[in-house]
Amino acid sequence: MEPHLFSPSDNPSDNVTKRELYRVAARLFKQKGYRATSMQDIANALGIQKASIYYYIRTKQDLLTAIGRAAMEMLLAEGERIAAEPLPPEEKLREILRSHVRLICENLDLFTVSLRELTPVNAGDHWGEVVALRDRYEALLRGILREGMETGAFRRLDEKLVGFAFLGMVNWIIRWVDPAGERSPEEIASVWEDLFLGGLKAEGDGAAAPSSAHHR
Amino acid sequence: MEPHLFSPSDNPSDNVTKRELYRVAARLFKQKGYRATSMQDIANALGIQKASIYYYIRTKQDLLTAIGRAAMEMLLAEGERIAAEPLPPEEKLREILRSHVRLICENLDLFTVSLRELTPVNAGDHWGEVVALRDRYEALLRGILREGMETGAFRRLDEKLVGFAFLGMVNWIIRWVDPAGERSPEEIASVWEDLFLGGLKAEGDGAAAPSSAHHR
DNA sequence: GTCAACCAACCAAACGGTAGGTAGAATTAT
DNA sequence: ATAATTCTACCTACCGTTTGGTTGGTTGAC
Repeated sequence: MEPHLFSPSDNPSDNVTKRELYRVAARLFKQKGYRATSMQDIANALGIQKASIYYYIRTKQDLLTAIGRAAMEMLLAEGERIAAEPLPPEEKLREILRSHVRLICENLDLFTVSLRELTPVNAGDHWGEVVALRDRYEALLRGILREGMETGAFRRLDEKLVGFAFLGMVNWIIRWVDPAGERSPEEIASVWEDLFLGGLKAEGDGAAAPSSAHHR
Repeated sequence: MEPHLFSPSDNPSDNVTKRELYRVAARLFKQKGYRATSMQDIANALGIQKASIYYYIRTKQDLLTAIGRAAMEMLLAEGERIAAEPLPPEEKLREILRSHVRLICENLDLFTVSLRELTPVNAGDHWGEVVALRDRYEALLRGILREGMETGAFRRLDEKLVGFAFLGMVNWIIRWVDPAGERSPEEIASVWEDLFLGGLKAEGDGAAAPSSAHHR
């Protein structure tokens, strides 16, 4: 596997400018949109010539999809870690919610680009890989929902629709969150735990208020 | 007020081609994105010359924002109608949920463009109006949530965060719904009523009251 | 003979990408 | 030790194409 492009790597051979390129591109793609951002814009922001960018990447599309893939892989790595833990489904869901919210808030440019700009047209040939990653995450989420419904922890509702509600609620963050705002990822996740897990929890299962801290 | 661009008008003076133009533009903007859709593409789809489009509109931006405004105004009209009805907050919320889901499903192109392509950069000078409409709808929704929390029908949770969860869940439809799919707007809304209103409902308000009911 | 509805031809600007080159550090050959 | 070579990290200059938008008409119905 390649060294990750968005976390500072210890590998000295992996260039600083390249990581800067991806960071700056993500910021501009978020601000202006993928199509409206020219390679010249990116070059200007980096203080280099446009042609120099092509020393690091092959095409503009590759730049976009690399950014998108990075976001998806973060999500998936956390998701798979949590799914593998020996926890009851409601705790897994809670953890997924927390990690998803936190990842978006802490990598806002990355996720905004990934969710808004990474469309079939913009991704071109790479769209297949993108969809594959997304599908793995959705399957993982639905697996937890199904588990909860089978063990009786959750009410029996349409898995897909509940999953989409979850993803919509969480991914919508990019539309309103203020990176300098007072709401921390923890606060956001905490309210939504009450709301979402509350709505999902089977009625009369003992614990009334799904606020926080109980058995694990 | 102008005759509405997306519902067949009885006004014979308002041209068919103009409505076709908006319909086709919305479809193409959804498929390829605003920037990637050229005026030539639209002209080709209409079977007329590119220059003829400029008989109906002034700029490409105007075309986009007119589409976006139409979507927002639908939402707002329904919202204001419901908010004015003499209903308890949970019924108002249920109605808003139903109408929002239905409007999106029945005007998928319109709402997809409005939610994905109508960005500050793309809308340019018109962005202000767009934001104003959006804010009115959000205020309306939060008003209902606040009302419910004050009357004790809903649990006391952060209004804004609950509102964003609602909007995220619902608006995310454009990302997964299949217009020819088997899930009707009614089915979707019905599951989400259970989920969302279930999570929001104050505990021990009659239905399936657990004995240990307490709240914070 | 007016006017709504359309058209062909054009334009300046901007676009992604390429060709071909260079300074200097690092590596290898002698 | 030094000369020859290769490699990294850029650069200037340019190309073909596409873009939103304009100009100056034409056509057919009333």
